Amino acid sequence: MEVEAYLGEKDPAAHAAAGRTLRNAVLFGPPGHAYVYFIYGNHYCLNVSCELEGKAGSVLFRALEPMAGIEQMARAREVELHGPRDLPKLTSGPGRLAEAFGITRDRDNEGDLTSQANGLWIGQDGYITHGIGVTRRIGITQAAELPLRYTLLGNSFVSGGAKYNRSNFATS
DNA sequence: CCAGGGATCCCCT
DNA sequence: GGGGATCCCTGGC
Repeated sequence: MEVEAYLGEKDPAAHAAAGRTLRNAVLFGPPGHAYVYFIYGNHYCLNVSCELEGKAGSVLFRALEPMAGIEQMARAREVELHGPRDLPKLTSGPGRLAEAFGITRDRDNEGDLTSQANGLWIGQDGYITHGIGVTRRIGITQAAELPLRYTLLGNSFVSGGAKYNRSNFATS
Protein backbone atom coordinates (compact mmCIF):
# COMPACT_ATOMS: atom_id res chain seq x y z
CA MET A 1 0.00 0.00 0.00
CA GLU A 2 1.38 3.36 -1.01
CA VAL A 3 -0.07 6.85 -1.15
CA GLU A 4 1.20 10.36 -1.73
CA ALA A 5 -0.06 13.60 -0.28
CA TYR A 6 -0.62 16.72 -2.38
CA LEU A 7 -1.03 19.87 -0.40
CA GLY A 8 -3.27 22.03 -2.50
CA GLU A 9 -2.74 25.46 -3.95
CA LYS A 10 0.60 26.07 -2.18
CA ASP A 11 2.10 22.78 -3.43
CA PRO A 12 3.74 23.39 -6.83
CA ALA A 13 3.41 19.70 -7.70
CA ALA A 14 -0.33 19.61 -7.05
CA HIS A 15 -2.92 19.94 -9.78
CA ALA A 16 -4.46 22.62 -7.60
CA ALA A 17 -1.30 24.76 -7.77
CA ALA A 18 -2.72 27.06 -10.44
CA GLY A 19 -6.01 27.47 -8.64
CA ARG A 20 -9.38 26.01 -9.38
CA THR A 21 -10.02 24.91 -12.97
CA LEU A 22 -12.58 22.74 -14.70
CA ARG A 23 -10.40 19.66 -14.38
CA ASN A 24 -9.45 19.98 -10.72
CA ALA A 25 -12.72 21.31 -9.31
CA VAL A 26 -13.27 18.19 -7.18
CA LEU A 27 -10.13 18.98 -5.20
CA PHE A 28 -11.76 22.17 -3.99
CA GLY A 29 -14.97 20.42 -3.04
CA PRO A 30 -15.88 18.48 0.12
CA PRO A 31 -13.55 15.74 1.44
CA GLY A 32 -13.89 12.06 0.60
CA HIS A 33 -14.59 12.46 -3.08
CA ALA A 34 -12.75 10.90 -6.02
CA TYR A 35 -10.54 13.09 -8.15
CA VAL A 36 -9.71 11.07 -11.27
CA TYR A 37 -7.45 12.53 -13.91
CA PHE A 38 -6.09 11.29 -17.22
CA ILE A 39 -2.33 11.41 -17.72
CA TYR A 40 0.18 10.83 -20.53
CA GLY A 41 -2.54 9.92 -22.97
CA ASN A 42 -2.84 6.47 -21.45
CA HIS A 43 -3.64 6.28 -17.77
CA TYR A 44 -6.09 7.32 -15.11
CA CYS A 45 -5.04 8.06 -11.55
CA LEU A 46 -7.18 8.16 -8.41
CA ASN A 47 -7.05 10.74 -5.62
CA VAL A 48 -9.33 11.33 -2.70
CA SER A 49 -10.04 14.91 -1.69
CA CYS A 50 -9.05 15.44 1.94
CA GLU A 51 -9.70 19.01 3.00
CA LEU A 52 -12.87 20.88 3.77
CA GLU A 53 -14.69 22.66 0.98
CA GLY A 54 -12.53 25.42 -0.46
CA LYS A 55 -9.17 23.77 0.34
CA ALA A 56 -7.56 21.47 -2.20
CA GLY A 57 -5.42 18.90 -0.34
CA SER A 58 -5.64 15.32 -1.59
CA VAL A 59 -4.11 11.86 -1.46
CA LEU A 60 -3.01 9.95 -4.56
CA PHE A 61 -3.36 6.15 -4.45
CA ARG A 62 -0.10 4.82 -5.89
CA ALA A 63 -0.26 1.12 -5.00
CA LEU A 64 -2.30 -1.35 -3.00
CA GLU A 65 -2.49 -5.05 -2.29
CA PRO A 66 -5.23 -6.90 -4.16
CA MET A 67 -7.29 -8.89 -1.66
CA ALA A 68 -10.35 -9.86 -3.74
CA GLY A 69 -11.39 -9.83 -7.36
CA ILE A 70 -7.92 -10.83 -8.49
CA GLU A 71 -9.16 -12.61 -11.62
CA GLN A 72 -11.14 -9.53 -12.64
CA MET A 73 -8.12 -7.32 -12.06
CA ALA A 74 -5.92 -9.58 -14.16
CA ARG A 75 -8.44 -9.41 -16.98
CA ALA A 76 -8.73 -5.62 -16.75
CA ARG A 77 -4.95 -5.29 -16.80
CA GLU A 78 -4.47 -7.96 -19.47
CA VAL A 79 -1.88 -9.60 -17.25
CA GLU A 80 -1.27 -13.34 -17.07
CA LEU A 81 -0.82 -14.56 -13.50
CA HIS A 82 1.69 -17.38 -13.08
CA GLY A 83 2.07 -17.03 -9.35
CA PRO A 84 2.11 -14.65 -6.40
CA ARG A 85 5.15 -12.92 -7.89
CA ASP A 86 2.91 -11.47 -10.60
CA LEU A 87 0.38 -9.85 -8.28
CA PRO A 88 2.20 -6.51 -8.02
CA LYS A 89 1.74 -6.08 -11.78
CA LEU A 90 -1.96 -5.65 -11.08
CA THR A 91 -1.91 -2.71 -8.69
CA SER A 92 1.64 -1.42 -8.05
CA GLY A 93 1.54 2.02 -9.66
CA PRO A 94 -1.19 4.65 -9.84
CA GLY A 95 -2.08 3.95 -13.46
CA ARG A 96 -2.03 0.21 -12.91
CA LEU A 97 -4.33 0.21 -9.91
CA ALA A 98 -6.80 2.48 -11.67
CA GLU A 99 -6.84 0.12 -14.64
CA ALA A 100 -7.21 -2.93 -12.38
CA PHE A 101 -10.28 -1.35 -10.75
CA GLY A 102 -11.74 -0.12 -14.04
CA ILE A 103 -11.54 3.45 -12.77
CA THR A 104 -12.13 6.16 -15.37
CA ARG A 105 -12.84 9.84 -15.17
CA ASP A 106 -16.27 9.45 -16.72
CA ARG A 107 -17.29 6.74 -14.28
CA ASP A 108 -15.65 7.75 -11.06
CA ASN A 109 -14.66 11.41 -10.91
CA GLU A 110 -16.62 13.27 -8.21
CA GLY A 111 -17.89 10.03 -6.69
CA ASP A 112 -18.38 9.90 -2.90
CA LEU A 113 -15.78 7.43 -1.64
CA THR A 114 -17.30 7.42 1.84
CA SER A 115 -20.55 5.85 0.63
CA GLN A 116 -21.02 2.17 -0.12
CA ALA A 117 -23.85 3.24 -2.38
CA ASN A 118 -21.13 4.50 -4.67
CA GLY A 119 -19.59 1.89 -6.96
CA LEU A 120 -16.15 2.81 -5.62
CA TRP A 121 -15.62 3.41 -1.92
CA ILE A 122 -13.04 3.28 0.86
CA GLY A 123 -13.60 1.17 3.98
CA GLN A 124 -11.88 -0.31 7.00
CA ASP A 125 -10.63 -3.88 6.62
CA GLY A 126 -9.04 -4.35 10.04
CA TYR A 127 -5.47 -4.43 8.76
CA ILE A 128 -2.92 -3.86 11.53
CA THR A 129 0.07 -1.85 10.31
CA HIS A 130 3.64 -2.67 11.29
CA GLY A 131 4.73 0.90 10.66
CA ILE A 132 4.63 3.49 7.95
CA GLY A 133 7.59 4.44 5.76
CA VAL A 134 8.04 7.95 4.46
CA THR A 135 10.01 8.98 1.36
CA ARG A 136 10.17 11.73 -1.21
CA ARG A 137 7.48 11.77 -3.88
CA ILE A 138 7.86 9.95 -7.19
CA GLY A 139 7.37 11.02 -10.77
CA ILE A 140 7.25 14.78 -10.31
CA THR A 141 9.77 17.56 -10.80
CA GLN A 142 8.39 20.21 -8.43
CA ALA A 143 8.84 19.82 -4.68
CA ALA A 144 9.58 16.12 -5.11
CA GLU A 145 11.93 16.13 -2.13
CA LEU A 146 9.11 16.67 0.36
CA PRO A 147 8.55 13.61 2.58
CA LEU A 148 4.98 13.04 1.44
CA ARG A 149 5.00 9.48 0.10
CA TYR A 150 3.81 6.89 2.60
CA THR A 151 4.09 3.11 2.44
CA LEU A 152 3.13 0.24 4.69
CA LEU A 153 6.38 -1.21 6.01
CA GLY A 154 6.73 -4.90 5.21
CA ASN A 155 4.17 -4.74 2.43
CA SER A 156 5.65 -5.36 -1.02
CA PHE A 157 2.85 -3.72 -2.96
CA VAL A 158 4.60 -0.47 -3.72
CA SER A 159 5.80 1.30 -6.84
CA GLY A 160 9.05 3.04 -7.64
CA GLY A 161 11.59 0.24 -7.41
CA ALA A 162 14.40 -0.28 -4.95
CA LYS A 163 15.92 3.17 -5.13
CA TYR A 164 12.82 4.77 -3.66
CA ASN A 165 12.26 2.11 -1.04
CA ARG A 166 15.60 0.99 0.34
CA SER A 167 16.60 4.08 2.30
CA ASN A 168 15.31 7.40 3.56
CA PHE A 169 12.69 5.74 5.65
CA ALA A 170 11.25 7.00 8.85
CA THR A 171 8.71 5.03 10.83
CA SER A 172 5.70 6.07 12.76
C1' DC B 1 19.51 -4.29 -12.63
C1' DC B 2 19.13 0.40 -14.58
C1' DA B 3 18.50 4.11 -18.04
C1' DG B 4 16.19 5.82 -21.89
C1' DG B 5 12.56 6.62 -25.05
C1' DG B 6 7.96 6.18 -27.29
C1' DA B 7 2.98 6.06 -26.93
C1' DT B 8 -0.90 9.16 -26.63
C1' DC B 9 -4.42 12.90 -25.32
C1' DC B 10 -6.57 16.12 -22.20
C1' DC B 11 -6.24 20.55 -20.12
C1' DC B 12 -4.51 24.99 -19.62
C1' DT B 13 -1.74 29.18 -21.43
C1' DG C 1 1.06 24.28 -28.70
C1' DG C 2 3.31 21.90 -24.93
C1' DG C 3 3.72 19.57 -20.69
C1' DG C 4 2.41 15.86 -17.67
C1' DA C 5 1.18 12.82 -10.09
C1' DT C 6 2.71 6.68 -16.19
C1' DC C 7 3.72 2.28 -18.22
C1' DC C 8 6.18 -0.89 -20.94
C1' DC C 9 9.77 -2.49 -23.78
C1' DT C 10 14.38 -2.32 -25.37
C1' DG C 11 19.29 -2.29 -25.00
C1' DG C 12 23.50 -2.08 -22.44
C1' DC C 13 26.45 -3.49 -18.59
